[in-house]
Amino acid sequence: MNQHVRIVLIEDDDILRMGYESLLTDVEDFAVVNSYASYDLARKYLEADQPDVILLDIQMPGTNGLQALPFIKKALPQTHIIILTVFDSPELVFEALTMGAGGYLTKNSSAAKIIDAVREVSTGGGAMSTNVARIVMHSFQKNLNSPLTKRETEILDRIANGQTKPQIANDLFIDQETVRSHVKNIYIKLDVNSKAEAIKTAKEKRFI
Amino acid sequence: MNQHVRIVLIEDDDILRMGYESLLTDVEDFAVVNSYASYDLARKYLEADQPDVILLDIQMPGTNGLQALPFIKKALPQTHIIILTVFDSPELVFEALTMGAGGYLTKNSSAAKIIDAVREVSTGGGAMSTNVARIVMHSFQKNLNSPLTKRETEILDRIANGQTKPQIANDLFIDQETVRSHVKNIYIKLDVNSKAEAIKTAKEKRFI
DNA sequence: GCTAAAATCACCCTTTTTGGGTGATCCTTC
DNA sequence: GAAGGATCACCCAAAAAGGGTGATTTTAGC
Repeated sequence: MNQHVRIVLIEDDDILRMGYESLLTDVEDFAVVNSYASYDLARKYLEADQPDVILLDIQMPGTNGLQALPFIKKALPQTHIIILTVFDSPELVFEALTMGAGGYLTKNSSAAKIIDAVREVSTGGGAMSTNVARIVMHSFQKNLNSPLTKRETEILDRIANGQTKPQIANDLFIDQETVRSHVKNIYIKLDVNSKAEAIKTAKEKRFI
Repeated sequence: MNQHVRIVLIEDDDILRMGYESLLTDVEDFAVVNSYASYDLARKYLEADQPDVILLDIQMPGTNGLQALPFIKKALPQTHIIILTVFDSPELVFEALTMGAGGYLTKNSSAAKIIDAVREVSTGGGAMSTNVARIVMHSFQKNLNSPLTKRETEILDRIANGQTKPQIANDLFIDQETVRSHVKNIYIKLDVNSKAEAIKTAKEKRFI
Protein backbone atom coordinates (compact mmCIF):
# COMPACT_ATOMS: atom_id res chain seq x y z
CA MET A 1 0.00 0.00 0.00
CA ASN A 2 1.18 3.48 -0.88
CA GLN A 3 1.81 5.61 2.18
CA HIS A 4 1.96 9.07 0.66
CA VAL A 5 2.78 12.10 2.73
CA ARG A 6 -0.36 14.20 2.35
CA ILE A 7 0.55 17.84 1.86
CA VAL A 8 -1.54 21.01 1.85
CA LEU A 9 -0.19 24.37 0.70
CA ILE A 10 -1.46 27.69 1.99
CA GLU A 11 0.28 30.49 0.12
CA ASP A 12 -1.22 33.58 -1.44
CA ASP A 13 1.28 34.08 -4.24
CA ASP A 14 -0.06 32.12 -7.22
CA ILE A 15 3.29 31.62 -8.88
CA LEU A 16 4.96 30.40 -5.73
CA ARG A 17 2.05 28.17 -4.82
CA MET A 18 2.12 26.49 -8.19
CA GLY A 19 5.87 26.22 -7.99
CA TYR A 20 5.77 24.45 -4.64
CA GLU A 21 2.95 22.27 -5.80
CA SER A 22 4.85 21.13 -8.84
CA LEU A 23 8.04 20.66 -6.84
CA LEU A 24 6.39 18.52 -4.18
CA THR A 25 4.11 16.58 -6.50
CA ASP A 26 7.15 15.36 -8.36
CA VAL A 27 8.46 13.67 -5.25
CA GLU A 28 7.66 9.97 -5.36
CA ASP A 29 5.98 9.50 -1.99
CA PHE A 30 4.51 12.98 -1.63
CA ALA A 31 0.97 13.94 -2.53
CA VAL A 32 -0.23 17.54 -2.60
CA VAL A 33 -3.87 17.00 -1.73
CA ASN A 34 -4.88 20.63 -2.03
CA SER A 35 -3.55 24.15 -2.13
CA TYR A 36 -5.18 27.41 -1.09
CA ALA A 37 -4.47 31.10 -1.44
CA SER A 38 -5.38 31.86 2.19
CA TYR A 39 -6.30 30.25 5.46
CA ASP A 40 -9.77 31.72 5.29
CA LEU A 41 -10.31 29.89 2.02
CA ALA A 42 -8.70 26.68 3.26
CA ARG A 43 -10.45 26.63 6.59
CA LYS A 44 -13.53 24.53 5.94
CA TYR A 45 -11.77 21.99 3.73
CA LEU A 46 -8.74 21.29 5.88
CA GLU A 47 -10.28 18.56 7.98
CA ALA A 48 -11.43 16.70 4.88
CA ASP A 49 -7.97 17.05 3.36
CA GLN A 50 -6.44 15.24 6.32
CA PRO A 51 -2.97 16.58 5.61
CA ASP A 52 0.12 15.16 7.29
CA VAL A 53 1.98 18.37 6.59
CA ILE A 54 0.87 21.92 5.88
CA LEU A 55 3.17 24.46 4.29
CA LEU A 56 1.94 27.75 5.66
CA ASP A 57 2.80 31.25 4.57
CA ILE A 58 2.62 34.06 7.11
CA GLN A 59 1.61 36.99 4.94
CA MET A 60 -1.85 36.33 3.57
CA PRO A 61 -5.10 38.20 3.02
CA GLY A 62 -7.44 37.79 6.00
CA THR A 63 -6.24 35.60 8.84
CA ASN A 64 -2.47 35.43 8.58
CA GLY A 65 -0.41 32.29 9.08
CA LEU A 66 0.55 32.89 12.67
CA GLN A 67 -3.00 33.70 13.64
CA ALA A 68 -4.16 30.59 11.84
CA LEU A 69 -1.64 28.32 13.57
CA PRO A 70 -3.54 27.76 16.82
CA PHE A 71 -6.77 27.09 14.95
CA ILE A 72 -5.12 24.55 12.69
CA LYS A 73 -3.43 22.94 15.68
CA LYS A 74 -6.75 22.65 17.44
CA ALA A 75 -8.60 21.25 14.43
CA LEU A 76 -5.80 18.95 13.29
CA PRO A 77 -3.58 18.13 16.25
CA GLN A 78 -1.70 15.41 14.35
CA THR A 79 -0.78 17.62 11.42
CA HIS A 80 2.73 19.02 11.22
CA ILE A 81 3.00 22.63 10.15
CA ILE A 82 5.93 24.22 8.38
CA ILE A 83 6.05 27.98 8.24
CA LEU A 84 7.36 29.07 4.86
CA THR A 85 7.91 32.81 4.73
CA VAL A 86 10.18 35.64 3.79
CA PHE A 87 10.16 36.95 7.36
CA ASP A 88 12.69 35.75 9.89
CA SER A 89 12.57 38.21 12.76
CA PRO A 90 13.14 36.61 16.18
CA GLU A 91 9.65 37.65 17.30
CA LEU A 92 7.93 35.87 14.43
CA VAL A 93 10.10 32.80 14.77
CA PHE A 94 9.46 32.42 18.49
CA GLU A 95 5.80 33.13 18.03
CA ALA A 96 5.57 30.38 15.44
CA LEU A 97 7.51 27.87 17.49
CA THR A 98 5.56 28.50 20.69
CA MET A 99 2.36 28.03 18.72
CA GLY A 100 3.54 24.61 17.66
CA ALA A 101 5.12 24.96 14.23
CA GLY A 102 7.25 21.94 13.40
CA GLY A 103 9.42 23.79 10.95
CA TYR A 104 10.34 27.31 9.93
CA LEU A 105 11.78 27.90 6.48
CA THR A 106 12.58 31.14 4.75
CA LYS A 107 11.66 31.38 1.11
CA ASN A 108 15.22 31.49 -0.10
CA SER A 109 15.44 27.81 0.83
CA SER A 110 16.44 25.48 -1.98
CA ALA A 111 14.06 22.93 -3.42
CA ALA A 112 16.04 20.14 -1.80
CA LYS A 113 15.80 21.83 1.61
CA ILE A 114 12.05 22.15 1.31
CA ILE A 115 11.63 18.51 0.35
CA ASP A 116 13.93 17.47 3.19
CA ALA A 117 11.94 19.59 5.62
CA VAL A 118 8.63 18.06 4.63
CA ARG A 119 10.05 14.59 5.02
CA GLU A 120 11.55 15.46 8.39
CA VAL A 121 8.50 16.99 10.01
CA SER A 122 6.25 14.27 8.64
CA THR A 123 8.20 11.80 10.78
CA GLY A 124 8.17 14.04 13.83
CA GLY A 125 11.51 15.74 13.25
CA GLY A 126 12.26 19.43 13.20
CA ALA A 127 13.40 21.64 10.36
CA MET A 128 14.60 25.18 10.08
CA SER A 129 16.65 27.20 7.69
CA THR A 130 20.09 28.21 8.79
CA ASN A 131 19.21 31.83 9.45
CA VAL A 132 16.34 30.68 11.65
CA ALA A 133 18.64 28.21 13.38
CA ARG A 134 21.01 31.07 14.08
CA ILE A 135 18.25 33.09 15.70
CA VAL A 136 17.08 30.17 17.78
CA MET A 137 20.55 29.19 18.91
CA HIS A 138 21.40 32.75 19.74
CA SER A 139 18.37 32.88 22.00
CA PHE A 140 19.86 30.14 24.14
CA GLN A 141 23.27 31.71 24.46
CA LYS A 142 24.26 32.84 27.95
CA ASN A 143 26.60 35.70 28.65
CA LEU A 144 29.85 34.03 29.58
CA ASN A 145 31.20 37.16 31.24
CA SER A 146 28.62 37.41 33.98
CA PRO A 147 29.74 39.40 37.01
CA LEU A 148 27.75 37.01 39.18
CA THR A 149 29.42 34.11 40.92
CA LYS A 150 28.16 30.55 40.60
CA ARG A 151 26.29 30.74 43.86
CA GLU A 152 24.79 34.10 43.06
CA THR A 153 23.64 32.85 39.68
CA GLU A 154 22.13 29.77 41.30
CA ILE A 155 20.22 31.90 43.75
CA LEU A 156 19.06 34.47 41.23
CA ASP A 157 17.86 31.62 39.06
CA ARG A 158 15.76 30.29 41.90
CA ILE A 159 14.38 33.74 42.61
CA ALA A 160 13.41 33.94 38.95
CA ASN A 161 11.52 30.70 39.49
CA GLY A 162 9.52 32.28 42.25
CA GLN A 163 11.26 30.77 45.23
CA THR A 164 11.39 32.81 48.41
CA LYS A 165 14.58 33.29 50.37
CA PRO A 166 13.55 30.84 53.10
CA GLN A 167 12.78 28.22 50.47
CA ILE A 168 16.09 28.78 48.74
CA ALA A 169 17.95 28.60 52.04
CA ASN A 170 16.24 25.33 52.79
CA ASP A 171 16.95 23.84 49.36
CA LEU A 172 20.60 24.79 49.39
CA PHE A 173 21.15 23.78 53.01
CA ILE A 174 22.35 27.24 53.99
CA ASP A 175 21.04 29.91 56.31
CA GLN A 176 18.46 32.50 55.25
CA GLU A 177 20.99 35.13 56.20
CA THR A 178 23.44 33.70 53.71
CA VAL A 179 20.85 33.87 50.98
CA ARG A 180 20.13 37.44 51.97
CA SER A 181 23.80 38.19 51.80
CA HIS A 182 24.06 36.80 48.29
CA VAL A 183 20.98 38.67 47.18
CA LYS A 184 22.40 41.92 48.50
CA ASN A 185 25.57 41.33 46.51
CA ILE A 186 23.54 40.49 43.43
CA TYR A 187 21.63 43.75 43.79
CA ILE A 188 24.84 45.72 44.11
CA LYS A 189 26.43 44.04 41.11
CA LEU A 190 23.37 44.52 38.94
CA ASP A 191 22.72 47.98 40.38
CA VAL A 192 19.13 47.24 41.29
CA ASN A 193 17.10 47.03 44.48
CA SER A 194 14.30 44.59 43.94
CA LYS A 195 13.65 41.09 42.70
CA ALA A 196 11.83 42.28 39.63
CA GLU A 197 14.62 44.57 38.51
CA ALA A 198 17.25 41.93 39.21
CA ILE A 199 15.43 39.35 37.12
CA LYS A 200 14.79 41.82 34.34
CA THR A 201 18.37 43.03 34.18
CA ALA A 202 19.82 39.54 34.47
CA LYS A 203 17.61 38.22 31.70
CA GLU A 204 18.37 41.12 29.41
CA LYS A 205 22.09 40.65 29.88
CA ARG A 206 21.67 36.88 29.73
CA PHE A 207 23.23 36.23 33.11
CA ILE A 208 20.52 33.69 33.79
CA MET B 1 44.48 35.39 -1.72
CA ASN B 2 43.02 32.13 -0.56
CA GLN B 3 40.49 32.59 2.25
CA HIS B 4 40.33 29.07 3.62
CA VAL B 5 38.03 28.12 6.46
CA ARG B 6 40.47 26.98 9.13
CA ILE B 7 39.17 23.87 10.87
CA VAL B 8 40.33 22.02 13.96
CA LEU B 9 39.01 18.59 14.92
CA ILE B 10 38.83 17.35 18.49
CA GLU B 11 37.63 13.76 18.46
CA ASP B 12 39.01 10.80 20.36
CA ASP B 13 38.07 8.06 17.91
CA ASP B 14 41.03 7.71 15.54
CA ILE B 15 39.05 6.30 12.67
CA LEU B 16 36.37 8.96 12.86
CA ARG B 17 38.89 11.73 13.26
CA MET B 18 40.76 10.65 10.17
CA GLY B 19 37.50 10.23 8.34
CA TYR B 20 36.37 13.77 9.10
CA GLU B 21 39.81 15.11 8.31
CA SER B 22 39.83 13.50 4.91
CA LEU B 23 36.24 14.54 4.24
CA LEU B 24 36.85 18.19 5.09
CA THR B 25 40.30 18.46 3.54
CA ASP B 26 38.81 17.48 0.22
CA VAL B 27 36.58 20.52 0.25
CA GLU B 28 38.07 23.25 -1.91
CA ASP B 29 38.04 26.17 0.49
CA PHE B 30 38.41 24.22 3.74
CA ALA B 31 41.69 23.63 5.54
CA VAL B 32 42.01 21.26 8.47
CA VAL B 33 44.84 22.93 10.31
CA ASN B 34 45.10 20.34 13.06
CA SER B 35 43.28 17.50 14.76
CA TYR B 36 43.52 16.21 18.29
CA ALA B 37 42.33 13.20 20.25
CA SER B 38 41.24 15.28 23.24
CA TYR B 39 40.82 18.82 24.47
CA ASP B 40 43.59 18.34 27.01
CA LEU B 41 45.96 17.54 24.15
CA ALA B 42 44.65 20.35 21.96
CA ARG B 43 44.62 22.98 24.66
CA LYS B 44 48.00 24.63 24.34
CA TYR B 45 48.03 24.59 20.55
CA LEU B 46 44.59 25.96 19.86
CA GLU B 47 45.49 29.62 19.95
CA ALA B 48 48.30 29.09 17.49
CA ASP B 49 45.97 27.13 15.22
CA GLN B 50 43.63 30.10 14.97
CA PRO B 51 40.70 28.00 13.83
CA ASP B 52 37.56 29.52 12.37
CA VAL B 53 35.62 26.41 13.24
CA ILE B 54 36.18 23.63 15.74
CA LEU B 55 34.42 20.29 15.44
CA LEU B 56 34.15 19.12 19.02
CA ASP B 57 33.24 15.70 20.33
CA ILE B 58 31.62 15.45 23.75
CA GLN B 59 32.89 12.10 24.94
CA MET B 60 36.66 12.33 25.35
CA PRO B 61 39.32 11.27 27.83
CA GLY B 62 40.00 14.04 30.36
CA THR B 63 38.08 17.27 29.95
CA ASN B 64 34.99 16.48 27.91
CA GLY B 65 33.65 18.63 25.13
CA LEU B 66 31.01 20.44 27.12
CA GLN B 67 33.43 21.22 29.91
CA ALA B 68 35.93 22.44 27.34
CA LEU B 69 33.42 24.73 25.62
CA PRO B 70 33.64 27.71 27.99
CA PHE B 71 37.43 27.56 28.01
CA ILE B 72 37.59 27.51 24.24
CA LYS B 73 35.08 30.36 24.06
CA LYS B 74 37.17 32.40 26.45
CA ALA B 75 40.45 31.74 24.66
CA LEU B 76 39.05 32.04 21.14
CA PRO B 77 35.93 34.21 21.22
CA GLN B 78 35.76 34.47 17.43
CA THR B 79 35.89 30.73 16.81
CA HIS B 80 32.69 28.93 15.97
CA ILE B 81 32.20 25.59 17.65
CA ILE B 82 30.19 22.68 16.32
CA ILE B 83 29.38 19.88 18.71
CA LEU B 84 29.61 16.58 16.89
CA THR B 85 28.46 13.72 19.05
CA VAL B 86 26.34 10.60 19.33
CA PHE B 87 24.41 12.08 22.27
CA ASP B 88 21.30 14.14 21.72
CA SER B 89 19.55 14.36 25.08
CA PRO B 90 17.79 17.68 25.69
CA GLU B 91 20.04 18.39 28.66
CA LEU B 92 23.23 18.06 26.63
CA VAL B 93 21.83 20.04 23.75
CA PHE B 94 20.71 22.95 25.91
CA GLU B 95 23.92 22.87 27.87
CA ALA B 96 25.92 23.12 24.65
CA LEU B 97 23.78 25.89 23.20
CA THR B 98 23.84 28.01 26.36
CA MET B 99 27.60 27.63 26.45
CA GLY B 100 27.80 29.13 23.00
CA ALA B 101 27.98 26.25 20.55
CA GLY B 102 27.15 27.43 17.03
CA GLY B 103 26.07 24.01 15.85
CA TYR B 104 25.03 20.64 17.20
CA LEU B 105 25.29 17.62 14.94
CA THR B 106 24.76 13.99 15.74
CA LYS B 107 27.22 11.56 14.26
CA ASN B 108 24.71 9.95 11.95
CA SER B 109 24.82 13.16 9.91
CA SER B 110 25.75 12.71 6.28
CA ALA B 111 28.99 14.04 4.86
CA ALA B 112 27.11 16.72 2.98
CA LYS B 113 25.37 17.87 6.19
CA ILE B 114 28.67 18.18 8.01
CA ILE B 115 30.23 20.20 5.21
CA ASP B 116 27.14 22.41 5.06
CA ALA B 117 27.26 22.93 8.80
CA VAL B 118 30.90 24.00 8.77
CA ARG B 119 30.20 26.46 6.01
CA GLU B 120 27.16 27.82 7.81
CA VAL B 121 28.70 28.42 11.19
CA SER B 122 31.84 29.89 9.65
CA THR B 123 29.66 32.70 8.33
CA GLY B 124 27.78 33.14 11.59
CA GLY B 125 24.85 30.90 10.79
CA GLY B 126 23.44 28.08 12.87
CA ALA B 127 23.36 24.38 12.19
CA MET B 128 21.74 21.43 13.83
CA SER B 129 20.69 17.96 12.86
CA THR B 130 17.00 17.29 12.54
CA ASN B 131 16.71 15.34 15.77
CA VAL B 132 18.37 18.22 17.60
CA ALA B 133 16.09 20.68 15.85
CA ARG B 134 13.14 18.65 17.05
CA ILE B 135 14.35 18.84 20.64
CA VAL B 136 14.95 22.55 20.42
CA MET B 137 11.63 23.32 18.76
CA HIS B 138 9.80 21.17 21.23
CA SER B 139 11.31 23.22 24.05
CA PHE B 140 9.55 26.30 22.72
CA GLN B 141 6.16 24.72 22.35
CA LYS B 142 3.45 26.09 24.62
CA ASN B 143 0.51 24.07 25.83
CA LEU B 144 -2.39 25.27 23.72
CA ASN B 145 -4.96 23.88 26.14
CA SER B 146 -4.10 26.04 29.09
CA PRO B 147 -6.89 26.41 31.63
CA LEU B 148 -5.72 29.98 32.25
CA THR B 149 -7.37 32.91 30.56
CA LYS B 150 -5.42 35.52 28.62
CA ARG B 151 -5.38 37.90 31.52
CA GLU B 152 -4.39 35.23 33.98
CA THR B 153 -1.56 34.10 31.73
CA GLU B 154 -0.40 37.68 31.36
CA ILE B 155 -0.34 38.14 35.10
CA LEU B 156 1.34 34.82 35.86
CA ASP B 157 3.94 35.67 33.28
CA ARG B 158 4.69 38.91 35.05
CA ILE B 159 4.85 37.15 38.39
CA ALA B 160 7.38 34.77 36.83
CA ASN B 161 9.39 37.83 35.90
CA GLY B 162 9.54 38.90 39.51
CA GLN B 163 6.92 41.62 39.46
CA THR B 164 4.91 42.20 42.59
CA LYS B 165 1.15 42.57 42.57
CA PRO B 166 1.27 46.35 43.02
CA GLN B 167 3.70 46.65 40.13
CA ILE B 168 1.54 44.48 37.92
CA ALA B 169 -1.55 46.45 38.85
CA ASN B 170 0.25 49.64 37.95
CA ASP B 171 1.53 48.31 34.62
CA LEU B 172 -1.83 46.97 33.55
CA PHE B 173 -3.77 49.99 34.77
CA ILE B 174 -5.95 47.92 37.03
CA ASP B 175 -6.43 47.76 40.77
CA GLN B 176 -4.26 45.65 43.05
CA GLU B 177 -7.42 43.92 44.15
CA THR B 178 -8.10 42.85 40.60
CA VAL B 179 -4.64 41.39 40.33
CA ARG B 180 -5.20 39.59 43.60
CA SER B 181 -8.44 38.27 42.25
CA HIS B 182 -6.76 36.88 39.16
CA VAL B 183 -3.98 35.37 41.22
CA LYS B 184 -6.46 33.64 43.44
CA ASN B 185 -8.14 32.15 40.39
CA ILE B 186 -4.78 31.08 39.01
CA TYR B 187 -3.97 29.33 42.28
CA ILE B 188 -7.28 27.52 42.26
CA LYS B 189 -6.90 26.42 38.63
CA LEU B 190 -3.34 25.22 39.17
CA ASP B 191 -4.16 23.81 42.59
CA VAL B 192 -1.33 25.64 44.34
CA ASN B 193 -1.04 28.30 47.00
CA SER B 194 2.12 30.25 46.38
CA LYS B 195 3.96 32.06 43.64
CA ALA B 196 6.74 29.53 43.52
CA GLU B 197 4.41 26.60 43.07
CA ALA B 198 2.34 28.44 40.50
CA ILE B 199 5.41 29.26 38.42
CA LYS B 200 6.77 25.75 38.75
CA THR B 201 3.51 24.09 37.77
CA ALA B 202 2.83 26.52 34.94
CA LYS B 203 6.30 26.06 33.49
CA GLU B 204 6.11 22.29 33.74
CA LYS B 205 2.80 22.24 31.95
CA ARG B 206 3.99 24.93 29.56
CA PHE B 207 1.18 27.34 30.34
CA ILE B 208 3.73 30.14 30.32
C1' DG C 1 52.01 29.34 51.10
C1' DC C 2 49.77 33.75 50.43
C1' DT C 3 46.06 36.49 49.06
C1' DA C 4 41.84 37.76 47.11
C1' DA C 5 37.50 36.36 46.12
C1' DA C 6 33.69 33.66 47.37
C1' DA C 7 30.61 31.70 50.56
C1' DT C 8 28.98 31.53 54.94
C1' DC C 9 26.31 33.46 59.12
C1' DA C 10 24.44 37.21 62.66
C1' DC C 11 21.52 40.89 64.43
C1' DC C 12 19.72 45.60 64.04
C1' DC C 13 15.39 47.71 61.88
C1' DT C 14 10.74 49.11 59.10
C1' DT C 15 7.95 48.54 55.12
C1' DT C 16 5.93 45.79 51.74
C1' DT C 17 3.92 41.79 50.08
C1' DT C 18 1.43 37.76 50.44
C1' DG C 19 -2.39 34.59 50.91
C1' DG C 20 -7.22 33.34 52.46
C1' DG C 21 -12.12 34.45 52.75
C1' DT C 22 -16.35 36.47 50.76
C1' DG C 23 -18.96 39.10 47.79
C1' DA C 24 -20.29 42.35 44.07
C1' DT C 25 -20.42 44.73 39.54
C1' DC C 26 -19.56 45.19 34.67
C1' DC C 27 -18.30 43.46 30.10
C1' DT C 28 -18.26 40.32 26.24
C1' DT C 29 -19.28 36.57 23.73
C1' DC C 30 -21.71 32.84 22.23
C1' DG D 1 -29.75 36.06 28.25
C1' DA D 2 -26.58 33.11 30.50
C1' DA D 3 -21.77 32.07 31.47
C1' DG D 4 -17.35 32.99 31.78
C1' DG D 5 -14.16 36.70 32.16
C1' DA D 6 -12.50 40.92 34.11
C1' DT D 7 -13.03 44.25 37.32
C1' DC D 8 -13.00 46.17 42.32
C1' DA D 9 -13.75 46.09 47.78
C1' DC D 10 -12.71 45.18 52.59
C1' DC D 11 -11.82 41.85 56.37
C1' DC D 12 -7.45 39.72 58.55
C1' DA D 13 -2.63 37.90 60.20
C1' DA D 14 1.63 35.97 58.72
C1' DA D 15 5.42 36.05 55.75
C1' DA D 16 8.81 38.09 53.11
C1' DA D 17 11.64 41.80 51.47
C1' DG D 18 15.01 45.24 51.70
C1' DG D 19 18.73 48.22 53.98
C1' DG D 20 22.71 48.63 57.08
C1' DT D 21 26.97 46.73 59.21
C1' DG D 22 30.16 43.38 60.38
C1' DA D 23 32.45 38.86 60.90
C1' DT D 24 34.21 34.13 59.89
C1' DT D 25 35.45 30.38 57.00
C1' DT D 26 36.42 28.16 52.53
C1' DT D 27 38.11 28.00 48.06
C1' DA D 28 40.94 29.00 44.29
C1' DG D 29 44.65 31.33 41.64
C1' DC D 30 49.33 32.95 41.57
